Amino acid sequence: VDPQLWHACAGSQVQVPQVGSSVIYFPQGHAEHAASPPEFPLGFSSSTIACRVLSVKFLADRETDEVYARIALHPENSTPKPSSMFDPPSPPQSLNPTKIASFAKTLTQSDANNGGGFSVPRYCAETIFPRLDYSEDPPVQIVLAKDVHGNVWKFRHIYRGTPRRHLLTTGWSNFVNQKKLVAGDAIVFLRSGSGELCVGVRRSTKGMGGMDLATPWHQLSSV
Amino acid sequence: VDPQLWHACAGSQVQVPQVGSSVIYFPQGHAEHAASPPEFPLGFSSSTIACRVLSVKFLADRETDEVYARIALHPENSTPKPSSMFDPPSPPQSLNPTKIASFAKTLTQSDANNGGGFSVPRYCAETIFPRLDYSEDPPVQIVLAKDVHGNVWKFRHIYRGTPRRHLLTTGWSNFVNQKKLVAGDAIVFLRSGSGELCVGVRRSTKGMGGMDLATPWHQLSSV
DNA sequence: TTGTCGGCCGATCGCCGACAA
DNA sequence: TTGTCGGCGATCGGCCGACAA
Repeated sequence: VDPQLWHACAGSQVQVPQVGSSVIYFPQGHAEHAASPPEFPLGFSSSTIACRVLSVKFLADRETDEVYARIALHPENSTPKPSSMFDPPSPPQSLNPTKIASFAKTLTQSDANNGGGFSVPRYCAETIFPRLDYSEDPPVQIVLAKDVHGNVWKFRHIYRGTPRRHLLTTGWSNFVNQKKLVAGDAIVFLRSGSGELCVGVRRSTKGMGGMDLATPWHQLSSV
Repeated sequence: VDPQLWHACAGSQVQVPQVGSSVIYFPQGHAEHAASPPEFPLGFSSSTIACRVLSVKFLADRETDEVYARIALHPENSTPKPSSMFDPPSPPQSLNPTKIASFAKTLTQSDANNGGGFSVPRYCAETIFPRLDYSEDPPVQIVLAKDVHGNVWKFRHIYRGTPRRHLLTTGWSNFVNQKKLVAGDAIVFLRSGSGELCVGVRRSTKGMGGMDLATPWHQLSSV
């Protein structure tokens, strides 16, 4: 997976350590997520393990497009630091000195509703999408966007309505269905260095803390 | 899976040995089908192994509904018979002294075509399905049928047209889509001892030996 | 600026009898 | 008896501007 698109999908909160840097590995957190908790040999039972990053792979789930990283670690024989000591994360990778244009939008009901299109925020259309020919009436174009797997998706991009707004129509509902997107999920558009348009997905955390997206807040009775 | 429905889906060609009976196990055939060929310990390298049947489980694939059996064997310490000697299969299970009414039909193009219904052979409608009230005009009823997983499917059964014929309409195309049936696959209806209607699926062998089901034979040019 | 709605039009679904194999 | 076809009515998908938040 292209690291730029990967980071755009993961969000700015997510930082990945550089290869060769030192990190502290928390086996407890790993074990809690593993299906079959690993048994650590004696000497590994300390709550933290100082490690060096051997390799980092940027990956995406084949089914859900969710991005994740596989990080190979090797323990260092230095004495483990006390766990109460805070270890600042390695400085984020500044591989991309050129700022990459990207834009994320959380899908509204209307975006996710079947039979609807996608309302493109003006900023996204003007800075990420290929430039429209505004001399047409209405201005229309076909935009192609690559997802994390390299698959290309085709959308009809039109600028219409009163007042004028940018919309994705034909091709959008197919994308929503194939990716199984629902209101609350986010979509990421990104223009790579080579000028190529990419599209990613960031799924909402399950249940959104019980938030009911089907009912507008102003229709909720105060309890 | 209900053994009656299992046998109806498997077809009359398929016989399963009884628990406790003696069979000859052909490791070669097993190994050829296994993803990772098992390595037999020394002493098991003979081409046939006399075994006793410990248990038989009637199962169905969760995805395709295809039926199969898991048979547990234990080798007997009698000397293996020479492989050239033919071993007649154990007599088929006669657990069901009461003859079970069942009917299988290979799906035609019209049956499998989207937007179509299912043409029910008269014999099937009259002996397997619940009796229609022929005083209605046209006679209609809702029939419920359980598949191998115990899921219930709902069909509208109507007797109409000139000349009159039995059809499944509403509910049929949903069934075809969910089960991913195509022309050439077969469907099995069965009335269990308790009077319950069951439905099973028998998929056509892949490609049907290259038979082109899309072209009627009378449209084929002789070569 | 953009989220939601109702209108509307075309495509598809699916039920039907006619007809013939 | 039953497989295939064309028809046609109902439903649905999906594009649109109006309107308001």
